[in-house]
Amino acid sequence: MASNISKQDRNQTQPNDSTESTQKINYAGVSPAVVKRLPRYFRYLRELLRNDILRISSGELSAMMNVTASQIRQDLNCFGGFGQQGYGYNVKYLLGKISDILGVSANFRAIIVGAGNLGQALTGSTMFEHRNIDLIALFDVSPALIGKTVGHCVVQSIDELPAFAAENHIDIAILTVPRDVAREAADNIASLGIHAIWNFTSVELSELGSRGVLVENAHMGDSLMQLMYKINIEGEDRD
Amino acid sequence: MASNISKQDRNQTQPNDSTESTQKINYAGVSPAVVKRLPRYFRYLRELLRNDILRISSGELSAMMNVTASQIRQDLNCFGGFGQQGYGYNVKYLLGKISDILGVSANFRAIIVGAGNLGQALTGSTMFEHRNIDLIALFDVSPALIGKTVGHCVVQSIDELPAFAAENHIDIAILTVPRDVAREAADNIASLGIHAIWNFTSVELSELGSRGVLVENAHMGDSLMQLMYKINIEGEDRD
DNA sequence: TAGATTGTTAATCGATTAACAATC
DNA sequence: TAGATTGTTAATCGATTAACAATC
Repeated sequence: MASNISKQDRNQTQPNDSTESTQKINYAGVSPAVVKRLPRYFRYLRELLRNDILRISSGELSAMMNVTASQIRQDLNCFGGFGQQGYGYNVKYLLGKISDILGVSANFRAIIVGAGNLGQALTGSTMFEHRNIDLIALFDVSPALIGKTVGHCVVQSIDELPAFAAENHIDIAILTVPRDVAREAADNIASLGIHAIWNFTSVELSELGSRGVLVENAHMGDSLMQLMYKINIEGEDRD
Repeated sequence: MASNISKQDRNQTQPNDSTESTQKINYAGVSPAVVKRLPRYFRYLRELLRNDILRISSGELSAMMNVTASQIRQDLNCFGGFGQQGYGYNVKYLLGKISDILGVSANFRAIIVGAGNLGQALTGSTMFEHRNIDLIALFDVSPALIGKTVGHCVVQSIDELPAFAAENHIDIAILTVPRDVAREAADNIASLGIHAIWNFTSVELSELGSRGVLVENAHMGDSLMQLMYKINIEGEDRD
């Protein structure tokens, strides 16, 4: 039927769909530099879709993101051929692929350990729903917080965590406790068989790697210091 | 007098103190890769000092930090010779130097724009005093928040910001508003002559660079996604 | 078909590591 | 002085960019 397929529609037939399913990707072989850029692609593609832009070329995206078109094509090709020669990339399709790669489709379940200011602030953020993460519980030691409703969870006593972990699969523990109890809390989390910690404390937890726990540090202070450095050198640098 | 100077004391005489003051460092020439690692040195050195360790060699530090000793020496040497052959580095002195480089000694003054959950949580954090940053005011639009005491500040109406900025020097504006008002708020901040924004929104503000505003993104979601990626590939990767 | 833009290889660039002479 | 460890140069490695043939 449809003989004059417009470029806008052409992309409904997805590129390389035949080879994709057969060709296994070596994710571990993807360079850390590439992985670090993926969330940024995710953000930009989501923004494009918000603005109803359905198609984009590496050249256009490169102008938006201030990176080279070459890098974009190279990066995406680590995971498969998501584009189409002469056409570019279908935004919706590409966003879907990147979402898959980043585990957005995996429907992870997370808990927050430490329901203080930061824990509560995170609970209120849209970050988790945007990434298909279910925030299923909050834990704290403070009697003043236990029982309090935060978002659509009720803060539970940390003593209930072992039983809770036994009954519920937890993919990610978000660690937002004070630094002096951070290591102890992290140890407990690891003992319960939770395999990933998103660490907001300034305590180094990388040693948990040997126990099979993935640790990702939020280290907001490091980001702040990068900014401080830039402010600082503006004055000092005179060449 | 003191003829048998112990190694512990020897470092009181600081290395290269003569050349240091004369030799100008080209901060802009320091590679971004090095700059990104500085906050991590800051953290480790602070921790060493906490544990009363006054002296460290690049070899020891390398074992702690899981980087090569070569990289540590190379990184530090971008800013000057902070060590002493045959001895290593004086922790206190080195921490001081890195603090200077990172602007910890510059006594920056910051405000928070957006006194919601995240803004309030940040106010409560020790991050700022640890870095000698004075948090001098919080602003918000919400009548429910204006007048509320958070930390040792009272939330002010955003309408008062222009007058406040005219009377007080502000080094950093911390942007913790909802995404739909982020660009507008950032524009206002820039118009007031504030030269640095620490951006917690997912909105891209890099275009403010052309107006002389330094923007550093906290992008917590990107950190979360790195973790999600790692969890995700653990299952998928079979080579 | 002609035009556009990808996927991919080869060339360049920058960052990391190794090695060692300088020196405390 | 001998031992240790830095500062620094040279070698290696990895990441980015340029170029272009493949192809939609």
